[in-house]
Amino acid sequence: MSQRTDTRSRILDVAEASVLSKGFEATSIEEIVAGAEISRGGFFYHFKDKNALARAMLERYIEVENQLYDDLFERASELNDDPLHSMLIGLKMLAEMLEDMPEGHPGCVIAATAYQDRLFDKGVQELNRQAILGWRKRFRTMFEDIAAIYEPRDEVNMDALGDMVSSVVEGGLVLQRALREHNSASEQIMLLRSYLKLLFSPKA
Amino acid sequence: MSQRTDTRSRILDVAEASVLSKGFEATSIEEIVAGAEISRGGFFYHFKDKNALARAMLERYIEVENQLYDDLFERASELNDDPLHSMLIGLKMLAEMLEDMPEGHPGCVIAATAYQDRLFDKGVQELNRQAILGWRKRFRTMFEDIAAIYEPRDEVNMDALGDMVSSVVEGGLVLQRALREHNSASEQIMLLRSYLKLLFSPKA
DNA sequence: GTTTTTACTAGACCCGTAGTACAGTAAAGA
DNA sequence: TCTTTACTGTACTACGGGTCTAGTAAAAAC
Repeated sequence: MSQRTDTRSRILDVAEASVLSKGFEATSIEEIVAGAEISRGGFFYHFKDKNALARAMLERYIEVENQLYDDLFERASELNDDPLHSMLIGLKMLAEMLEDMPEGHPGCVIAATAYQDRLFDKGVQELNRQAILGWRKRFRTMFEDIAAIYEPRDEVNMDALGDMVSSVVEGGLVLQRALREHNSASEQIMLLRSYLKLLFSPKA
Repeated sequence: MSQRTDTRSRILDVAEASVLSKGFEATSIEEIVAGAEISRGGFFYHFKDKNALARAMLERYIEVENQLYDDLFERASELNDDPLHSMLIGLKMLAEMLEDMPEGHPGCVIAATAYQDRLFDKGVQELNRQAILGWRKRFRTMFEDIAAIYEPRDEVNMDALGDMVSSVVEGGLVLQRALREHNSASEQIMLLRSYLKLLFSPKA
């Protein structure tokens, strides 16, 4: 089976790089098979069409991203017992990580598919949706733990606050990409961090 | 000349609607000419290729968006003399405006082109970049006026804070689109508003 | 009032890309 | 040994972008 998995993930690697730099529609199967050093037939053996490729890319990306968040915030909470402080540490680490990726970060896969959604089938769109809802829940829980200790200084919708992490990352990546500056996303995360610091600052 | 302007803007209208719902690459010239009720030749008379169409769409969109910000914050500052309060009023109005657009908001044109930038020529990319830099400057100036009165409660990079408005709008629109919820963008703007309220709150 | 330019229509044609179909094959596994 | 897996390779269809050209009705310029 190592033959299969090798080729399949090689296709995904090549495709992801190309999709991130040019967009999905602009990435031809021709260049994918050239990059992965297989035949056209080989490509269609693994993926019945481009839609199936998109789905597989998204699935893989979401898994990686979830693992990244798991590791990051677990490490952060090992460094500190307080939920607010570990959140702040986690966001700092996330910002630093984004800055260390010179070619940017694959986070944009979500946005890229979001902006071409009529092209993809319902399964792909639903995958995208569920991933973001998962992140909402994850961060909402963390914020609720914080709010149980530090009373928020402003009334906020906790679902929206949970979404804010994804929103800030995606928004930062859009700017980064359009401005061709490599630190916009990390700067925006640092502003989110600043907000949380003020929102959950002790009252006296 | 009304013939020209009519047809040209009709093409842009049809194209924008389709690009926003399917992405640029997925929008065929065929369906544009069908929607605008012209011939293929007529399309290429107005735009030498799809790239020229993209450029014209972006130019038009940026103009509309600038006008919108002008009107919004001018109105807000008429309602209040204090720069912080008029900013907060302006953001509230922006949030409400976004919520009133059932089909979402064309803001995504920026993101859509950002995610397919290798497809477009340098002129289109630069247009995109300059628009965002313009918004950075606009909001940075407004934040500096606020900071001159209310000392910020946290140290922030003023360029990043200026970018934050664009970032929050774009990020919110990505979520909105992916989640198929129509209020994500306005909720994210309300969180930005909450941040600014806390950041510039009087010290005692 | 004639000429020129503008704003198109209509149709033929080339090229690249998605996708299908199918014949063949080398290697691994049952 | 037989079958399945993981491909290669070729040939073909269909569609979309883009070019070219011939023609034309109406407005603008002279």
